[in-house]
Amino acid sequence: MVRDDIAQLIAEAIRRAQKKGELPAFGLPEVPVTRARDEAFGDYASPVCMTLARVARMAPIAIAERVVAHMPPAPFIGKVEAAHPGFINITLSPQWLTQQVEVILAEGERFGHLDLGKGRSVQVEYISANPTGPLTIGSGRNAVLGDALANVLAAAGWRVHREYYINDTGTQVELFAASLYARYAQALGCDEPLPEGGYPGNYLVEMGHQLAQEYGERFLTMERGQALTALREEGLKRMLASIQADAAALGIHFDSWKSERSLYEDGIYGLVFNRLSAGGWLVHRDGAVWFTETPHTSSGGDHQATEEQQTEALVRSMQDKDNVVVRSDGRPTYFASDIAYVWDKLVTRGFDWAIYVWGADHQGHVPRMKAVTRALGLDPNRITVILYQLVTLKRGGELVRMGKRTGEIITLREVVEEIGADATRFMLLTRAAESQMELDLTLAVQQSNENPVYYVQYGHARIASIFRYARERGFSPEGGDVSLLIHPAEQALIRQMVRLPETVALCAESLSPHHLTHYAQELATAFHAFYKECRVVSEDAGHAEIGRARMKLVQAAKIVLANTLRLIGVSAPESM
RNA sequence: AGGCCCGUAGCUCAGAAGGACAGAGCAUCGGAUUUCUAAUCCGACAGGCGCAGGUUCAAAUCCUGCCGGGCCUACCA
Repeated sequence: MVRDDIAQLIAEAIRRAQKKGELPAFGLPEVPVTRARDEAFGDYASPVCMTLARVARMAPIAIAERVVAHMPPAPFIGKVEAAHPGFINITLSPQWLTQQVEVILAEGERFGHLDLGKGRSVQVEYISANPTGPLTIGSGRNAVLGDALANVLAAAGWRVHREYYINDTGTQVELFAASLYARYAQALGCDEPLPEGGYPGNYLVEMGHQLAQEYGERFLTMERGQALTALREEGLKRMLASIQADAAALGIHFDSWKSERSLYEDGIYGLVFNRLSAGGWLVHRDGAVWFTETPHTSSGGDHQATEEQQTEALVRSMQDKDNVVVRSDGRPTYFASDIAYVWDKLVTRGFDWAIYVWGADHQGHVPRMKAVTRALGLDPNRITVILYQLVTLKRGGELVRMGKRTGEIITLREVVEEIGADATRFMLLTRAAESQMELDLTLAVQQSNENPVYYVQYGHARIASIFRYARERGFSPEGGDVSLLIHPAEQALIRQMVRLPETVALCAESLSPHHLTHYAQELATAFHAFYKECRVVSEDAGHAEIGRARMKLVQAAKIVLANTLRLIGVSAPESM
């Protein structure tokens, strides 16, 4: 990537200047390179000389001048200048830029791909919403974030595995089954109340009706326990199918759907439990089994009664951090499953890295997961949790309190049907995960045609249209000479195109795919400006040569736009 | 009470891990096209980055305190 190359060149220049005695000897720091703030300063800038002023005991500008004088030549560098108060400004070579068009054409779909991951494997687990109801718009942010992140990591050279974790066991699932039973029975005219804490949502009423229609009284005639199990399985199956369809509507497809229950059936839970137990990480208290972050080794028996109050406070604070793994009634908690699951990810299946995408309401769970990973003898850095702030929903300015358990649900499907998959994805992805976002559905629907996604897609469609027009008239980019592309608008467009790789790197390294949406807009802006300024296809005499070159440019721009949109997970239409 | 996140133009948000005069979209106002899609382009208006200190040659970015908002602090998931 250009940016990294520049940093290396500057470092080399500093070493050369030192060797010549023009700069004093000092340890070389990491050289920061940023995009220049203003075009007038060139493309990239480095403030490194300002940091060096102290160790070099020289004015920053003087250092910069000497560094500039020793910059090794490189094909992509057009101009290097020292600027007050001590910046090194780098302008890309116009000719090198023009050649990038050929590079992009040659790389095609692979342009923007990197090898940061070096083929290591990463599992990205996202959505994983309880299959006790349809996906909500809240899950949508999770979905979009996780999916775009997976795309970005794949482009950055990781072997990516996408997974949905199905919570198909535990209290909530039993409640779901009981709720479904009630709705089913009600559909058949029985006076069966919804269980306490059950799911009041309308979707279960509908499912109850369907089941009543399809199966008649079959589940009523069964023994109740059996009926609950049967309905649970039937309900989960249907719920998952609906979730899968909702995800697919957003263009999301998982490599695998991992069942929580399977962690128990496959013995992973037992294995992990024994391991923790042997390590002294489990304590029994109040009839339950707790995971403790301060292990009780059998040798550590010297709990002498020191300052009593202090010890008591200490023990209490440590106990506060303990978490129940097995309830006093013998049923494991979801935390127990998660412990087995992390083992399954990192050991059984051997992913190098596991990324979880969680809503901010799960933040408290992160330290536990890190601690338990360490307790299992695994490097906690092999798991990363991405927390995103929950979406605050409004409808015409009114706050909507939402939840499957409250029954008030705005489904993802509703929103996708209303404003479309592309607009939904783009909208949910433009903001950084840690930023709270407020979504007024009324406004979102009203303004969906102002969604920036269309601006970007329009760029792609416009290029497609240029080619249709060109084809009709028998023009082709064949033999175009890209070195002619020196118009400011052409150069500006190429500059943006060339930035895709470093944008991918930025997104991958910071695990923040939202930068891509901003990049996409800047790229589209450069294209639209070019389109206005520069005619591509023309029958004018004397235009043929530049026309062919511009067709190549526009073809390359189309590739970059398409690649960017693919990473975001949005379609790149041929016409709009 | 404690913990995590956020507070940047009228609105919704970026701001590349401390750097050069603070950015975009929307909204408002004013311009542009006899030619490849006007879902376009150009321009204007508009904030000094919640407040107060501190660190630094340099702070929207780091530290402290305060204010405001969201979330969390279950033998729910």
